[in-house]
Amino acid sequence: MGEEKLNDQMIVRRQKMQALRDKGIDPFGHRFDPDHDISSDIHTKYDNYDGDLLAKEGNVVTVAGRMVAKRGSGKTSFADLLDRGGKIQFYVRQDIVGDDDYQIFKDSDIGDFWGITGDLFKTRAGELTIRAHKITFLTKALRPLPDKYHGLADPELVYRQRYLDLITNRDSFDRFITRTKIIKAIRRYMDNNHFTEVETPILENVASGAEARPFVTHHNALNIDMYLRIATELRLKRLIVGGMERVYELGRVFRNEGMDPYHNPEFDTMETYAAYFDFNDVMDETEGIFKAAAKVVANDLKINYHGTELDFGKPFARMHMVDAIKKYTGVDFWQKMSLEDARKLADEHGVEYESWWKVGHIINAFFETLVQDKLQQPIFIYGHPKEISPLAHINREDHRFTDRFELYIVGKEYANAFTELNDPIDQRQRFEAEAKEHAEGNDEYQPIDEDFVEALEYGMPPTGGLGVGIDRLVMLMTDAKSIRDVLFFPTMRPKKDN
RNA sequence: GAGCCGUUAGCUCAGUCGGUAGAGCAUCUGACUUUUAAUCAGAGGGUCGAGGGUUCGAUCCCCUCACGGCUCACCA
Repeated sequence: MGEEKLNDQMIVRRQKMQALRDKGIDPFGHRFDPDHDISSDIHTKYDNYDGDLLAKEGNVVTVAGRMVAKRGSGKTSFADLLDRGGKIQFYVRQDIVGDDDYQIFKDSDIGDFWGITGDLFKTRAGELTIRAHKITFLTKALRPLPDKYHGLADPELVYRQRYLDLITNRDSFDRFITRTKIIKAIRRYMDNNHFTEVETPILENVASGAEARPFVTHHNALNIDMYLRIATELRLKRLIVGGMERVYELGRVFRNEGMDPYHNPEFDTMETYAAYFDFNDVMDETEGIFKAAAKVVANDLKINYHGTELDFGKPFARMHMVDAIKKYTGVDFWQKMSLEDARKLADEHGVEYESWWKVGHIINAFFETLVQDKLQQPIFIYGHPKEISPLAHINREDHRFTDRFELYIVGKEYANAFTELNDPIDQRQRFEAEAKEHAEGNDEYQPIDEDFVEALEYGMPPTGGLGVGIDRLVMLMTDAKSIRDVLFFPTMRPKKDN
């Protein structure tokens, strides 16, 4: 930015700042002690009082916040003070605060911070209001706030200057508060189920555990390139080998891929691993997590997402992927079939496929293109083909499929889980098959993590694992249109001077 | 990465079939001792995203670029 160009309003505010200094008032003031609660507590306590009772009790409160609206009329003024609890109106009279302080108030701008002490009363319109006895100037705002009525609307400014969005758009402010509450509720659920929260490296030598391109960075002292993690999976499984039995990590991962309303290069996942669980146990666990998150927003666990009512109160449906395909398309992949058979079916149903795909890839494509969008209410789809599930345990009855599931809601995936593969020899073969796929054209593959295979060779107990996209879960629960609306500072191109 | 759309005052938006721009809020001056998108009277504020082209003349038409949004493709 550099030296800014001052517009008329910025010049006036700087002059007012100097005028305050000339009066011995620090325009960027000091500690203030709101001895009372925040505005929302005052509303909770006194909104139901009638005017007479308030007058009789003469309750005195002290609050601090940003003045976001000002309605002056001669020798009295009303204004709105914004703190983290919301807004509360205050009332300043020249005959109460005195000529000097009243003039300072008249000269103050929307955006300035004030400390207010006064008694509570109700206006004619019935609004709970603080009649100021003492006003304390706390901080000058040198720039004007966005339009008080429309708020900040330009999406670019909303994301780049989130602080302005938070000041003027209360829905946005509240959504971020809800985000934190949801994450706390999820942690509480995991803790109550005897999972240990852990932290594993973000800087990795091998970016594995998912199929995604990593961000590359450089460590100077070691003179090696390192990768930002794309998943926490293989680290957490090592902790299962180490005997921690139930672990989870909720944190940031990074994927060097495109951006759109559902993808940001950095985002939060929660992965959980529990020894001796199979994927059915993990379904129960997942259901508990989503119910706990929904409870934060709605006591009856009914969530409205873009006009669709989602009921998280009922038990979530559970359906095999092949059955789901059969239900929605009539195609039966339970039958033994060759690659040629599968390709023929794909051609008949307009499902596109790559030359290197096996039958399992085509089954998955059927699901993704013809079934997925139709799944509105929470449903677990399980039994993914082995070819697309390199870290999942093979199903005992049918070796074409794995003990894996994904949770689908409003046509989108919200969780991915499986009974973990703990056979190191099988694991190595699957890594090698992935590497071969890469050579054949799949450019997102998992590099062979030798150290992880070695860990498995020491023995990992049967384990159920789960991954949840936290941002998408928050979007769902807060009816957000874009992932950028649940991230304070979504990734943006740097703004160049033009 | 491709297609479509957007960028005008601090903010939210109009507008000019090509003749260098308006409103509301905000700001400034004045009035007003219960307002609440306060009201009333007056005033100031813009290299119309950047660069180039066509033209007597471009904020408007054309080209390039920057940033953003949406859709599609890939991914969670």
